[in-house]
Amino acid sequence: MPPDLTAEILGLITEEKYKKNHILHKEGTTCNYIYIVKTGIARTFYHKEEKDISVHFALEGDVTTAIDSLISREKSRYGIELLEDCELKVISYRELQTLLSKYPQYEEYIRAIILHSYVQLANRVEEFLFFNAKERYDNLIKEKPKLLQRVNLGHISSYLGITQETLSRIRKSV
Amino acid sequence: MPPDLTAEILGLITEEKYKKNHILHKEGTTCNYIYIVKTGIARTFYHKEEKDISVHFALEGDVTTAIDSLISREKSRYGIELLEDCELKVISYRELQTLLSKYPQYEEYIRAIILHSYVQLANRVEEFLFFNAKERYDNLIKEKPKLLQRVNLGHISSYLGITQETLSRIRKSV
DNA sequence: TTCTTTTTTTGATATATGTCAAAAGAGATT
DNA sequence: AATCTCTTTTGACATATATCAAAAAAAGAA
Repeated sequence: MPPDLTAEILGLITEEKYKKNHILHKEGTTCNYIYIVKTGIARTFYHKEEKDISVHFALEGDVTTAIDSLISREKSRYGIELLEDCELKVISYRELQTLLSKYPQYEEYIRAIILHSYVQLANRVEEFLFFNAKERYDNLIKEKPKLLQRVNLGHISSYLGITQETLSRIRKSV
Repeated sequence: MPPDLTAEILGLITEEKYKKNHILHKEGTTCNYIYIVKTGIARTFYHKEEKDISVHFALEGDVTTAIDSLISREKSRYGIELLEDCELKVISYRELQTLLSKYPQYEEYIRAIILHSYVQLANRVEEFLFFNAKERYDNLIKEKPKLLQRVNLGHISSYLGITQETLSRIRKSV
């Protein structure tokens, strides 16, 4: 972030606490906030054909938001729920944008955020093209080693695109 | 696009013709152009582990560019080659941006383009989560019915994440 | 046309993953 | 401790897809 803006931006950030199972963002609504997880886990998901599909897990230090809505300013297909009690830092996207639009460097920071999401998604496609279930699992725990102890298998298997039974067998075989 | 800008934007567009096998954009270089295919086919691909992976096919009327580089302004992991002789409309991203940045509405149009790429990619992840090879194939030919007659199986199978043999069998079974 | 190269198809077999049903385990509640 | 609920594991079997090798077909070049 532009150093001269740091103080102003910090002023926009609030801290909030929520209990496990709290819905941070409701599916089908417009998202106006960016969240940074201080403690706990937030899970981004959506529904399709009765199934609940996990698309992202935000652990300590991770940023989360309904990215599609943040870009489009329209309703999101994603929901975000807390899997543990959480402490979050929250920033209003609207206020952030108002602040940043005063400054010419604004554009590149927003862009970097969007690019990051894009690259992440491209990597996810690549995972399906190149790796089998076991390898995708290994990649996931390498990236987020604590995930497995803290999130149930059903959530993780939907993220990996496999059944819970297969995930259970993979995990055992390690 | 903002209607009042149309004339100015049209002034930036040039028409170019290239032969089959021409490299429109070289892997690992920064991309400065957006292409619209008038006739022919352009294939976006990248290399991984010796393999050539197709990520996008642009047919008549489709837009193509090395999207990662366009967002980041850095070198792209993608290359774009022509699978047939092509007539293209070409616009310099730099010039477009200079023009658009004079106008306040600028932001939302650029954003819409980026969002579109993002949503496309999210759909592609979803394809792997929900659909088997046959279904992914059906979705592809529904979207681009002429693709199969014009692009060889190897390119299409790498896009679908299956082997060429499997694609051949799927196609036969229809 | 004929020859050569590239692409597509076919067959046999192996492996990965899904499905369904049931059992085992863990945590919460009484 | 006993019960209830939710999650995870296990087993048997079915299906999808990969792999390797070879044949057939199509496309391009001479």
